[in-house]
Amino acid sequence: MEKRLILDKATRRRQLVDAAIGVFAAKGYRVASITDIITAAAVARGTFYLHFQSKEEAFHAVLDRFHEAFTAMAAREKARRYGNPLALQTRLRESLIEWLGFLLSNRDLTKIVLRQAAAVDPDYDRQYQQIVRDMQDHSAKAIRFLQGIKILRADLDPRFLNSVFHGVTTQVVLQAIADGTDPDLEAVADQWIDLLRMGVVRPGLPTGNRAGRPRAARTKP
Amino acid sequence: MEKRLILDKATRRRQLVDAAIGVFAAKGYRVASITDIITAAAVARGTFYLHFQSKEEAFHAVLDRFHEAFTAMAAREKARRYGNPLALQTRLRESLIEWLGFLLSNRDLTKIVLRQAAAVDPDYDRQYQQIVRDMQDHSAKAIRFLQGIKILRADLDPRFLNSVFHGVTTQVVLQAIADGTDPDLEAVADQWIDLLRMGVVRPGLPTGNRAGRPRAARTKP
Amino acid sequence: MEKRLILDKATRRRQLVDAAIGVFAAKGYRVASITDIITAAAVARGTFYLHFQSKEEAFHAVLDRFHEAFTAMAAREKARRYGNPLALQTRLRESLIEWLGFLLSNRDLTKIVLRQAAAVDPDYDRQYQQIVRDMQDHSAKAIRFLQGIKILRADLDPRFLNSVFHGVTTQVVLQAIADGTDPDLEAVADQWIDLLRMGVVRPGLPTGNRAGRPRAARTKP
Amino acid sequence: MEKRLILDKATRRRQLVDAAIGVFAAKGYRVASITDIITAAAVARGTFYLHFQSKEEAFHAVLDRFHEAFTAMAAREKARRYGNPLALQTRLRESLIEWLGFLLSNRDLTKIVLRQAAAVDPDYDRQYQQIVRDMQDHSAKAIRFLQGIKILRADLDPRFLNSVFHGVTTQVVLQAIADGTDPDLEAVADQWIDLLRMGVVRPGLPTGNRAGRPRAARTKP
DNA sequence: CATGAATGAGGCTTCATTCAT
DNA sequence: CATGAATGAAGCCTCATTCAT
Repeated sequence: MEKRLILDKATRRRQLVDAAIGVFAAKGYRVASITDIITAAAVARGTFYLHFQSKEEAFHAVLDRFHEAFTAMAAREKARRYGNPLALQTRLRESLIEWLGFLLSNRDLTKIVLRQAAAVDPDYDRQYQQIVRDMQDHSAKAIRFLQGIKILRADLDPRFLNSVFHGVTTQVVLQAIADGTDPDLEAVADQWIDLLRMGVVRPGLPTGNRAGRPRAARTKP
Repeated sequence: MEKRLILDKATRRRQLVDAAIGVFAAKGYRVASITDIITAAAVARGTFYLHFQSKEEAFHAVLDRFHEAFTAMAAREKARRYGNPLALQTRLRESLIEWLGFLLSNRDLTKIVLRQAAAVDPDYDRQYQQIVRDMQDHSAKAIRFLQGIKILRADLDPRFLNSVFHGVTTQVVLQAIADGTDPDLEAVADQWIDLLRMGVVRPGLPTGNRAGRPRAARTKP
Repeated sequence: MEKRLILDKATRRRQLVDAAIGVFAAKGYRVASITDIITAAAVARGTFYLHFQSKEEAFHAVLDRFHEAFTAMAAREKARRYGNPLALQTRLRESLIEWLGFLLSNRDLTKIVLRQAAAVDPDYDRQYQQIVRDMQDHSAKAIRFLQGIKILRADLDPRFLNSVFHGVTTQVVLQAIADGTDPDLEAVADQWIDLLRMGVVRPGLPTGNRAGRPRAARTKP
Repeated sequence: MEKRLILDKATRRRQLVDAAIGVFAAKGYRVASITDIITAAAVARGTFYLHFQSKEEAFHAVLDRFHEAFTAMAAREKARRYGNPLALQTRLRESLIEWLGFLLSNRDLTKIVLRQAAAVDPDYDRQYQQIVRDMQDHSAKAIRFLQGIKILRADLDPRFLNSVFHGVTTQVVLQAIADGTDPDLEAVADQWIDLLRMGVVRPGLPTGNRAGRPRAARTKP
């Protein structure tokens, strides 16, 4: 290896982050080695350390990449929300599609963010936790809003609803990524909205003993 | 050090697996070291290799532990299902509680199974994938059954429903584990069933443009 | 290399420290590599880290070795001083011989201690500085004592005298070590005492302008 | 960075050597990095290699700097010695002051020369050894001269006397450098000469058993 | 069975040196 | 001349695994 291609700092760094995204997604933070990354980037060992002080810093750069994209998407969505006075349902549908589409068009990043929880420092990676929190806030905010304007029933625990939104999104996306398939986002969004509007039980069924007056889910620490 | 306490093979092995569960849950497979495990088990280094051929085999023993408990629970549930002719809704409620309770009373194991996906061999851990598949089958079977007897609407993609079940369960449980809280399972189950029966949208709202006739979510690989 | 000789911890450690002394003396702390040490000790890489947490800790173990020997010698000397009421001059002579002999029979250690000043952490190696201070205190104490009992002239700056003692010792020893020679300690001691008693100038010489009433050497920081 | 200031070769080189002196004195040869030097010189990495073929060559340039200054001083002193027919004692006093003053007004260089012994190539740095030899010759020559004209007692081993001169100088200077103090050179010189003339023992003391007839210090290799 | 000293492959990082611009 | 991105050998350290006791 003796070709000495010189790039400006930003370009090289982007190239290295790209390589790192692929490697971290494929092997996970701990298994991925610097050797993997520089091989993927076709770059010498020292070059890596010209741009990152450590493997961990490279991981953070990857998370940054996700965070930027995520923020950009959130901003786009917000802009649309105010500019476009559509029916709420349509708006929600678009949000779902946007969100799923975002995660699915950044599969490697999504894999890293959704599955590398314990990866870096087992018990405290500020930036990582921040990202996860951001993602959960994203839906939490929507839920509060929808409950505020009486769209969502008020007798449901918002934390439970949040688990529903976050859990289903995560599951749908990870499933698609694991299978390597490319789901029809519109169909998924429709089914989801349908679920939210009407439940999944065939209407007209006789009810069991007691239900429909659920208490809010309490938590005893 | 001369605490040459001699136990029969099975007991020692159990002790080691117990220690490994704690360590793998706390640190993750890659970060956990043999030293961590033998320290937790208060056992000499060599003793570990008397019971497992490698670190990976110890991990598999941990997964086995989960699998056994899971199978036992599934069997118990099946037995109850046939012996106890309750209203369906009650049955479902009990299943949910049972399932959540199972995961939450084995927090360390659950953490390992739900978060160590890429941990061992990044791209092929037969046993691990088997467990995840088993868990998904568990709900998939229930879904097929409920659709078969016309309890669940037939116009919903079973795979989507499966993502809903699996995603929500996972999320609820991981959230509780992360927070270190102990949710009220009955309340959660009630809310969940309520969601399944009626959706989360406040009834009587005017509909947006079009919905309610969702096509099944197709997947183009 | 496949011979697996098992020794008890203390023995192996001693062997490693011995190897380290040779290597550090020959190459200096920075140039010496772990590979050098384990090669000299005929031991595997991991074995080194079974006994020292780092290269620096091994260096400290080497300094400890010097410090122990030094302390032992100082104690021996003190004991003899009180038990043996010899003429002062004889006592001083013995001390010089003892001290030089000590340094010269631990050549590698002496080389390390006298020449690795900036070696470890350029600006602050507590233990290292402690040893150097100890050595200087050793002569400082003797000087104060001798001035106290009016053996040494009181019009000389004790710090200057200390520089004389320490500087000459260091120089004599390092010279011998550098040359690889083995000086006649008794002769050196005799010359030294002679110098202290009578100076080095041929007696009966006419004096220059002014001298003999030196002020104490002042220091302005 | 576009500060492409162009200097003539000699100026740039001087600037680099200046920077190197500071860095080598502060950190020692091994710990000092090219980065340290070019940072201190505010120069690009490549520029360094425009003037030196390697780090070692830069070190040699530093030693050269010392050697030049040293030679110049020696020449000055020699000139004065012949031109100025002072009493011997006064001459010696001036020499001492000159020599100490030289070392103390080039503290960084002195530190490098007196403490970087094993620094470069552990077992053979021709130029380094040359400098040390030069410095010792400086005093050796004086001693031979003084013994030749019967100023110094002839029954003292010249090598021992040399160790005395060199050791005390070194010690006084290094002490001052380490403390960061600025000793009164005249006072030091006076004390020193006093020591040489009369010893340090209070006159009129009864002698111990035997002394005063020292044999020359022999060396058995 | 149990112990823990010993092993060495492999991972992360530094830094002197080169060379395209 | 000057610059600074690029290179890769080499150093420190970790840890899964082995084996003499």
